[in-house]
Amino acid sequence: MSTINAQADNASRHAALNATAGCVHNWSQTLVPTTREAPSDAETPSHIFLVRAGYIRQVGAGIYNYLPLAWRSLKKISAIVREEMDAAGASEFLMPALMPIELYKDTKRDVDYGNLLFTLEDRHGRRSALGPTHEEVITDLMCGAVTSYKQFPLNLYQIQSKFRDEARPRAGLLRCREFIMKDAYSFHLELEGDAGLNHTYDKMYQAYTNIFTRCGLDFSAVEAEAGPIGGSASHEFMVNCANGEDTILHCPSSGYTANVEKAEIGERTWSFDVAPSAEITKHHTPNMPGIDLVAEHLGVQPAGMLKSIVFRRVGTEAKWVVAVVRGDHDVNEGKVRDAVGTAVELAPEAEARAAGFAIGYVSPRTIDTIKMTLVVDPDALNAESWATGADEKDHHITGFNWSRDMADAIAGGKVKVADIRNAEAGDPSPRAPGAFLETRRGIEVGHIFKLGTKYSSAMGLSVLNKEQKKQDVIMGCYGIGVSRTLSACIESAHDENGIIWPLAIAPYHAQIVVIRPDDEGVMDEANKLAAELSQQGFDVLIDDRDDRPGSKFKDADLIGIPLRFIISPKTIESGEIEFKARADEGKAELIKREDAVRAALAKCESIA
RNA sequence: CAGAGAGUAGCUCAGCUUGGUAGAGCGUCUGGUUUGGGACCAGAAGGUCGCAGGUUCGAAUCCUGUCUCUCUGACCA
Repeated sequence: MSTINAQADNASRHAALNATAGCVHNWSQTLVPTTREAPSDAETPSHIFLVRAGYIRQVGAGIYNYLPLAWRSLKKISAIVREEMDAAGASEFLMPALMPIELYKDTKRDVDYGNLLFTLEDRHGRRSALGPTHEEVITDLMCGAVTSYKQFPLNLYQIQSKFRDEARPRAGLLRCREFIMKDAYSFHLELEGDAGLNHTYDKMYQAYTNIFTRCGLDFSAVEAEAGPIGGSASHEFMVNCANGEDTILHCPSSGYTANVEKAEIGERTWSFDVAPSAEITKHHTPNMPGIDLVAEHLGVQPAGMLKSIVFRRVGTEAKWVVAVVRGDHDVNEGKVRDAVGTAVELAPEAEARAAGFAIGYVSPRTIDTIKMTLVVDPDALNAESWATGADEKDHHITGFNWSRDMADAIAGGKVKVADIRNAEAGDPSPRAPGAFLETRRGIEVGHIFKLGTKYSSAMGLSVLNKEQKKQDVIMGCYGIGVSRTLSACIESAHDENGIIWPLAIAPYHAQIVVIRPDDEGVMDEANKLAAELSQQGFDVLIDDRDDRPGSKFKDADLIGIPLRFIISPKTIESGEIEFKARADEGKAELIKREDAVRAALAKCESIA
């Protein structure tokens, strides 16, 4: 963990506190519109609490106001990101959010990104885009700004609002159309060595580990698919949380961790040579979309069926690919791509029908009538008898047997066996023989990629190297969803009463709940304590509202400030003060007034 | 994009079937009484019922169109 520039006399101060004096704010002078009820459409905890606790208000679908509390937390996350990025040798700068659409032409991302790209037209009829990421802008910038190999390596980053026209924004800040992101781009002429991509990639991996650790998050770094952004290697940083959107596979024995798109499956035994146990029988199965319905009708389990998915190779001649998996498994497009050696996409239904595929009723036997590549998952081979499509509308068959019914194709080497499905809990580990994969859920908050020369070659970013040869620049890119990190943190750290912030990214470190602020001396005492805490680097929120104690306690739980003091006429009378951590169960404890700051400092050590 | 649902007060919702000029709770404001886990009493403010057409003597309510938002799925650095 990197250190903050601490003053000499505060060398032991907790890293989550300010190095210099913290701020003191009064609740009555800021905007924290808490509500008793959440909007009815809020369903996930982070969405409910962000709204109820007065952090965000919705403006449109996937577009939110960040109110003062949220903005303070976002700034703290950003500050940690900046410190770690700077410490890792990256330089902050800022690109525009708005850019001419032409920038996306060379890389074809205006098409590849599709409707996800926000576009608009200005008064002159020019089309522009709101940046979803900035590979093109920075590559274009580098084309003109970097002239010599001696300027590499470079790593530049920005923190900025990003725009994606998500088909379905959801869950508050978790999936927005406008969101805050840190994106970094690195440039190299080689992979290895101190100046190479791999070195920077490793530094970013470490910086991300530092960032999410300092944010107080429970997270995993997982191997990931590069996706449409392209590139050769990538890792995702996922906040572990039970209701996360993404599935992670984990091998407890080897520590192998990958997301479901990437996760490999260990060795599985399989054979074509299984004696048939039944004749092929045709069944009429009309109006049964989905494996489950057909299986039920045929009286078999989904695991007793074969699922045949028709893909089309992207941009080549021999175009059809049929991927066969067991009925209860899901085909993994990336693995199919790797198995057949070219990019594939789900075949458009109309075209596949025109080519002779009985979509919805396709079986491996289609290979007898249509020229195609057949890829089969090992788990789709071993049974004596399978139920599958009849290659004819509204019909399925039972009794299919690979060795008997596909003998010619197998003998001709036309049946390729490969791991082409999503891994599941219980699958053999790819790294530790005898071990089995487990699943977890997570929310992606960071992603690092080795891009290679995808963008530089498409946009002509090249320089003369030492040997005076023109060379495409090798790139990496590194993203962090700043606003998503805020909500992911709440997803994993809350109780039924509200948010429980880690010290490092809480909007304030400490809150002083003032009971009877109108009573003589109580506010004075609160201000005095706030000043003392502030001197020690605490950011302090004083709840000075003239409200009943019950409401103030409820609101305090809701907004989730880590440390809480309670001052009332009673505590002043006895020379004491009440103190508790938000994460602690039960009531606050009474401590001596003069011990207040010391108690707060000590608590920082135990909770953060 | 497919399927489903919802737009009435700051928030949660009722009213719509069976048309007659709009309600409750919470919140807000005033006064009073209160003050340790979302108090109480009295009073007040606040809505051209998403928008546009249509039917009708009369539309929140019926019809048509349209916009917006949400959920499930597909999609997704």
